Amino acid sequence: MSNVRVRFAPSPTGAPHVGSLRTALFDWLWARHTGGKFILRVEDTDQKREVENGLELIMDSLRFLGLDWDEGPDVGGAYGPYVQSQRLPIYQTHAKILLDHGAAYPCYCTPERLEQMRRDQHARGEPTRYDRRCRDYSAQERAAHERAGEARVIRLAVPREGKTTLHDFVHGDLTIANKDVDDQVLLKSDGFPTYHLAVVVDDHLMQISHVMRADEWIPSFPKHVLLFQAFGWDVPLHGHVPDVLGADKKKLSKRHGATSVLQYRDEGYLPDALVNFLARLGWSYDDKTEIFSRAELVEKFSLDKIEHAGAVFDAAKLDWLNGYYIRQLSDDALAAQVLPYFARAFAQPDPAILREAVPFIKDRIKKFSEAVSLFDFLFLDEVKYDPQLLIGKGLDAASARAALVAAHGTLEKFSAFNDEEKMEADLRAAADGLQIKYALFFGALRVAVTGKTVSPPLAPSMRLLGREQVLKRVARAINFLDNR
RNA sequence: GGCGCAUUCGUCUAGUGGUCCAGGACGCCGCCCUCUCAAGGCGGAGAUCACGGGUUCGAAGCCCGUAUGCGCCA
Repeated sequence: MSNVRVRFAPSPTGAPHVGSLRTALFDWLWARHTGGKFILRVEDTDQKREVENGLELIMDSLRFLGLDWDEGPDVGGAYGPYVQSQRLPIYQTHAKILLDHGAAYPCYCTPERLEQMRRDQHARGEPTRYDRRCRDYSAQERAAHERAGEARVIRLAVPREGKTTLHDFVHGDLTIANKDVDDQVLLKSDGFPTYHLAVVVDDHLMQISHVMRADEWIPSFPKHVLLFQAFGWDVPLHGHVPDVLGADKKKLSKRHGATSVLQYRDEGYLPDALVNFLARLGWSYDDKTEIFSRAELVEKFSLDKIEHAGAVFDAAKLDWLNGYYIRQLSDDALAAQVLPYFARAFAQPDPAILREAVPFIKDRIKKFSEAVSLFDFLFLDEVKYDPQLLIGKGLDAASARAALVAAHGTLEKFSAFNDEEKMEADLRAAADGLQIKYALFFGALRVAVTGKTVSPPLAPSMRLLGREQVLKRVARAINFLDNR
């Protein structure tokens, strides 16, 4: 039995993006690798940024990726509640403890004064931070403010001297001078904690053993370390994992296109592919392995192989990986995955035909949504195309017409289109007869039947489309050439 | 502006003082296969290991600077 307890603690501010889910994945992998617990906690103390269905979006994303949690808002657990807004009294009592120990102090400064203070500091070219005016009040002065009923916040009394060090399991020792740390607000005037108080209290109370979070939190670690120490608690192990970046090397954001995992789900990416890809962003196992099953990741994941530097999200590589995973799918599974996309695009796509078509799209798509355009001609009554496409490079209108006429004549002789091999052989013979290269012959036929210059192999495509439709379309193509 | 983190092919990365004039993968290019497109096979280009100094018989890996990028606080 392992004592490892890791948590994923997002704010419900929208569909979580791939960067934070990559961190969640590392958390989950570590928990599963060690036989520990993976905990979901909702950090909703900043109500302004909250989104209505935020929690649902988070849980949907985790479920889609297959990152199951052992404790959380929905499943409960021994350390609940797992929603910070339901833990307000806990933070308030803990703020009181800090007050009593002199590790924190009440501050009565008004927003207006703080604003003015910042402006002045800025004008003088000084770093902008709280000037600690309320920190050294005497008991009487404090009492006077209290009597006046002034709104107050609780601030952390950061030591004026010295420095704070955190041993980080990805970066090594991190150190920041205390003089560069602000007297951070811990409890707001409305009784809500800030992030800093809430994380520390919750991570301790929930007995979190490893804290993994994004690099961008490094500057605030001294506040957290100081808080753990002020409470007399052990500091959990910390690891700041590098950011996921856009192609411009900036932190991934909406500007970079699809960033939420749910978008990737909707476009037709497989959870295993996404998990494999995300795991390799900022983590590696050796010098050659790229493909990892979920079980292999759980088995092989280790903290010491986490990268130090940010990693660019390479959509092309994700596409390759997803294509690889699609190719591993059974035909039945692929058909089931792809059906919804066809159902959305066409009135009544025949699942039986789709099931037959699936082997021919497997090697050709990188995501499920792409399947539709490959086989749309099967579910369309008529295909639209520029008749000019019927005349391939190296053909003229007359020879293209001759090819189509020959193809029509050849195909007409088949009473049913179930013998692909014979159809293909006869068509080749027809091309030979005209002394037209196969590529050009089939090219003209392809456009006539599918409306495209690129399609799955023709013989099976025609078998699936059926005799009537094929002959109709070839005849129509001939007609186009006659009337151009 | 202050503070911090980072820096190996375009991208993800291997590498923990000699076996590295740096390996793999995606992408790119070429060839093969081929009715198109893919998939698959084979091959290729692509990194003076950010730069400059040290330390050492020897440095991508250690030390010191510098630069650049990014992040946090405003």
